[in-house]
Amino acid sequence: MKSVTVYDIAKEANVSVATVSRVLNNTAPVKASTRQRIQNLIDKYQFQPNALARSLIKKATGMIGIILPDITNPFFPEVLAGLEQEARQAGYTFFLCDTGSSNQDIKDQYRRESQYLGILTEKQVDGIIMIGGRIDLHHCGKEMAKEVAEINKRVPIVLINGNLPGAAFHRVVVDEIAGAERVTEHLIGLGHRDIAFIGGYPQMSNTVRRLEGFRTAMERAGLAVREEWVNHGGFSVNRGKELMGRLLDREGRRPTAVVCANDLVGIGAIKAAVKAGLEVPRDVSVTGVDDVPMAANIIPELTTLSLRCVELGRTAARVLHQLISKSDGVELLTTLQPELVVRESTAPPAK
Amino acid sequence: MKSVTVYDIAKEANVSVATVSRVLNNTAPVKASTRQRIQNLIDKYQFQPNALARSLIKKATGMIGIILPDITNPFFPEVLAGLEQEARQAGYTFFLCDTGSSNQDIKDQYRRESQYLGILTEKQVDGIIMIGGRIDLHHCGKEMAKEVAEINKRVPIVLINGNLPGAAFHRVVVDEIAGAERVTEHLIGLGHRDIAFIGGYPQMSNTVRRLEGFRTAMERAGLAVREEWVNHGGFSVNRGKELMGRLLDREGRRPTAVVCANDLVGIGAIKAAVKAGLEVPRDVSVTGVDDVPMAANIIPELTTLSLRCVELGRTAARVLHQLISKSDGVELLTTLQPELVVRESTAPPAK
DNA sequence: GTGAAAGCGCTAACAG
DNA sequence: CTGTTAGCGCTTTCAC
Repeated sequence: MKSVTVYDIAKEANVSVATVSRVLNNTAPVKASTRQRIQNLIDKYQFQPNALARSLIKKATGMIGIILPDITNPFFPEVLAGLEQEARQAGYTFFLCDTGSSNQDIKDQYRRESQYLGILTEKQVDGIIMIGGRIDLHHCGKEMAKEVAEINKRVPIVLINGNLPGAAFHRVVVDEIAGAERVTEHLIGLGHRDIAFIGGYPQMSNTVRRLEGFRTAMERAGLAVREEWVNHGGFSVNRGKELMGRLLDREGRRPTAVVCANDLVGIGAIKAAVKAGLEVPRDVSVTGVDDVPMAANIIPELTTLSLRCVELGRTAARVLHQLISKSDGVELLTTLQPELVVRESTAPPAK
Repeated sequence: MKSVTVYDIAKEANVSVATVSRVLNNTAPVKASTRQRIQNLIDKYQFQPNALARSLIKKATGMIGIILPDITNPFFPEVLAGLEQEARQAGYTFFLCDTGSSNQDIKDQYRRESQYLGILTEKQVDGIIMIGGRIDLHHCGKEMAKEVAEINKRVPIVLINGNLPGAAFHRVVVDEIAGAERVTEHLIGLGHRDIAFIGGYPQMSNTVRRLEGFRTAMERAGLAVREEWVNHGGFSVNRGKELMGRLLDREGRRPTAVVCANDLVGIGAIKAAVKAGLEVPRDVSVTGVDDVPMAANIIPELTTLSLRCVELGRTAARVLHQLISKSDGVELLTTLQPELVVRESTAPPAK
């Protein structure tokens, strides 16, 4: 089972390993006949150079690591697809590091992020992309932030839609504040005045941004935000159901439109509304954020803010690639504009 | 920017690199005071041993590669989550190789599979998991199969829910034939006699198996399969819409129930039915296969065959781990039983 | 307990 | 054009 090496090839071809290396890498001219002889041997043994040895010398592995909280959340596969598309043609391979937020203690998640950060650097990845997890914290602990900053000195890191205090990181973000404004304005434009906001976590910066955009738009239109209509609790379909259910159970006036922190919550909200005997959008309008594929598949199709996930991934990959290849003038911050996608879940309020 | 090595640590600690290595790996007793001195230096410099160099010697990398066709299809993240959970605690890291079937020529996909297979072996992964792509072909070309067999001699491969001719591979599969029978029987038990089957590709083995189970159950119940009600075309929501639309547009009798090749097609079918003014399940029952999260979120919630994706992933990881650690007696074939999940999209036919 | 030295498989000067 | 020779950073005998 001993695998063949450049030495085996060299010996059988009656050349030195250097020459074999030369044909392998096209790094210097080799006589056609010699090259052919070597190539034949390579084919014969299906020889594949050991990338470990190669990387050990070259100090580049062509591997990049991506740390994300939950591959099961459809948002992440979308940006992953973008990353992959872009990175593949640049010759990178991906380490997928899922910190499995969905089924565990939050503390474990951060612990696992640290762990992966360590593994990735040991494995000498050329770069790291982080999305979700600690970088989404509105107030990330100094320790956790510093750890990342420290690693960033040795290997380039790009943060997607997040940030960390205490140091400057390369980041690719979507302007969610402006996006949330647009969503809210769409609703206001439709004639809604009683608008609720549900989902997300107050300690997460994405939630803070989305809520800020919501408030700004409401204020600009001279509408009051009813604080009892602003409820957080998570980003899942189930949380959406609960939050919407609670909104509907309340005494007194009901909102005619609900801005949800993301699509999953939006979907949950629709389910809850339907279960309560309401019709969307006739009785209540619902919006999401992300524009995951599911958003277009739900009935009614969800009006949402497209975070342009795929584009986000591609951009991050591009920035990271620049960093790795030490191009200069790489922007610290790259901002993408989200896009309002109007579908079927929003309409003017009844009467 | 030069990174610190065992030599740097050794020099500063006044010991040899061997001793440093010993404390790093706990591979031999080291005097407590010496160990402490070294450990302090390690902490001081945040020294991390270079995994490339280590793997070069150890001939094990702790990396496993997973080749899949489209991370964007919710089925795959689910099994990935299972893989990850199981593999993480065994100390593996994942290479994610998405061959991007969703937006390209099928030929390109297979080419990319080959490419990734090559990259993974060069990078000396300890094992490879394949799911989707060529291993789902009902009749896979000899060349493409042989390529995988060849690699399998050098590094262990586990196929999930697929197979390849010409050699014996370690596989983890779900009994889809029995599963499709169960789904069909559920419908028949509800009183349906006019049942259609839509979705999938006739050249893919999963489609063949699901259709076979469908036919078996129909036959056993003495029901005829109307061939004009068996239509293939893909696994996406859009194909489901189209196929269902075509079924509904047909002259004459309409099916009262539709067995879909997977959940996405099922969701598309529901959309088409609703668009055509029908109500599900009152006017037509719809079933899926996979049990992706979305299946439970659609309205009405989709009755489906759970392929137990997460469990599938875990099992595959376990088998691969056994293979890597050269346990003997590893079963060539591991079969999981799928599970019928009855939700809201099926009901007795309207009189 | 600890050190010296020989590699793991490859690339990259440096000579010729 | 091609061969020789150092390493890349680490682990691992084999001595002491």
